[in-house]
Amino acid sequence: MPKLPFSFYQDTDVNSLALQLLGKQLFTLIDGRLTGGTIVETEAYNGIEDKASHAYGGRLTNRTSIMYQSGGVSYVYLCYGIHHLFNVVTAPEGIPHAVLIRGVEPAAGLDIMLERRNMTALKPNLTAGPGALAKALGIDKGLNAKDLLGEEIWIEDNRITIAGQLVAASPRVGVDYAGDHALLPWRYYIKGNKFVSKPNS
DNA sequence: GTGCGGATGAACT
DNA sequence: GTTCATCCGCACT
Repeated sequence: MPKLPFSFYQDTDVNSLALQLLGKQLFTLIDGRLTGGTIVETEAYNGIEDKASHAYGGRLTNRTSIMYQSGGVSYVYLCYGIHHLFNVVTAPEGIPHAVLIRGVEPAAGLDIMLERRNMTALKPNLTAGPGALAKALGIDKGLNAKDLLGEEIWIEDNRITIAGQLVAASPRVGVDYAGDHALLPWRYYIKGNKFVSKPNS
């Protein structure tokens, strides 16, 4: 399947892109080992206007600078000192929008993902949740700021569009610190999919 | 230089 | 439901 083109990532509507990323396929190729899966859960982070975003208020630091790049690159950071979280940077240069990938359904390299997670059998928690899927796919800070049209981490267009009635929207997870913005329904997931991290109905 | 707390997950009670 | 692992980005002194 072809990689999603640069143009895909330039949309300034980050919620639209978070929806469009559902059903697409995320892959990594690390040390010759291919792993990947279908994106089933995302969250939109709307740049400088979004209190839950690292770039809220136009904050520009060494860490967040990647968010201001043209869409189509990775933003990986360490959360709670333990978990790496993977985001897709979107929108043209200067607009720090990003989509957090929160769940994928395994599609390639299952044995490798099990090994990375110290698991022996496929269970939903292999790749349900942003920290879990990053570990399964071998994503860490070494994959920060990578071109998503490159050879280490990329997203393929499988020509599948998830019908609107199969998608649910809900408030984002773990962003209580964002006050009123914590209530915005900017988390999207495929209803009923086992690899969605939390409530799904 | 110091201190706080986080876009989580797993193991407990 | 609660606890805790475990790091560093970031704001402030």
